Amino acid sequence: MKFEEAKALLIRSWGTLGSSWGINKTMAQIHALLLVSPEPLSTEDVMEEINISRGNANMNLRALIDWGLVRKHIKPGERKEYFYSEKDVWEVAKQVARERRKRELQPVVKILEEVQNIEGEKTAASKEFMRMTKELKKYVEKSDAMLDKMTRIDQSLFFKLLLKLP
Amino acid sequence: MKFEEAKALLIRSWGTLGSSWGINKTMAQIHALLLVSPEPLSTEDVMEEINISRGNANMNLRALIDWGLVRKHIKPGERKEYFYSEKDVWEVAKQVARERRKRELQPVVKILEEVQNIEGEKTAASKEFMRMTKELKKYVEKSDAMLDKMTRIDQSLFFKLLLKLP
DNA sequence: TTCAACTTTCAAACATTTCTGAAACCTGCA
DNA sequence: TGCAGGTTTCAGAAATGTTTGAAAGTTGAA
Repeated sequence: MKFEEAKALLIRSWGTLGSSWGINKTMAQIHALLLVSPEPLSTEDVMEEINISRGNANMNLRALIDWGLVRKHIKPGERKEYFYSEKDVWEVAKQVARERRKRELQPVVKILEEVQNIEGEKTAASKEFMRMTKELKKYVEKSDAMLDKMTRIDQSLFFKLLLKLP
Repeated sequence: MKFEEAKALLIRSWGTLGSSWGINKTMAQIHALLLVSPEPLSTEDVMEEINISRGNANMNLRALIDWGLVRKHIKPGERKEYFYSEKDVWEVAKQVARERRKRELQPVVKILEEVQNIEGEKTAASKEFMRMTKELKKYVEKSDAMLDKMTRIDQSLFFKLLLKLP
């Protein structure tokens, strides 16, 4: 396989994968492109590498910045903005974990709390409902706490922990 | 809040959340409904509880069975099929982890491997590409291995591990 | 067999999400 | 101040994903 083919394949696949992760395809593709680019790229570079419109490129670059995965980079003397992504994979992983925790776990804890104050009748159904939602909350909170810790430790500690797993 | 309201709220929210997890809304709603129902429900029960068509109910129930989250339940003497979901939250979590590992991580490892045999030219770009994809593969494989272990241990061990996290 | 009770399938309708491209907007400098 | 080089916005178009409902399929009992 030639380099350009490999790159195209990676970008395409990363995009497909992103979709099944609830991340939009273009955003994932741009991320893949920036991940493997040694130099920061301009909006135009991104547009032509993955064949998308200016508007689309702009919106998804902003979304990536919002996720903390990409940064603007200004070249002295130039007006154009360039973009580069964090290259340390462990940092990327931590950032993704932080973001998903904020966007996915925290809202669910809130709902599970709300849904907990039921007034009145104690039918079998309502008892099971209470039991189940309490139980769910317990686990969601534990996972949340675990992710929180993970996003604070460093890579080598993470690898050591893995070794300790039974 | 009355029980029925709370239940409706939970089902609605679980559905919304599912979408952002790349799981279809109805599937997540049916799962929530079955999770909190002490008794197995029939297709008709599901249809009217969340107001969907027979076809939709059927397809998503099958998808849930496919994910290993829901089982068919036959009541003796009845022709109708009933459905119930695993109630042990730790088992549910493990099953979800297993499934996502299979559906999301394993395909990416495959791509990262494929993309690795680049022939010819050693430009800065192709070197960075190789470095990055190797690095990504390392992390994806570590995460995969971690999930694999997690899906084998039991709840109490999991909780003990959490306590050990720095 | 045949029938009734049920489940499954799938093309078409519908809903939601994403993308485009042109216009509006910003900003530093001649 | 006007303008060139750039970014951002957003309404409508396109693509994608979901749902419906009716017809076809299955199954066990008489």
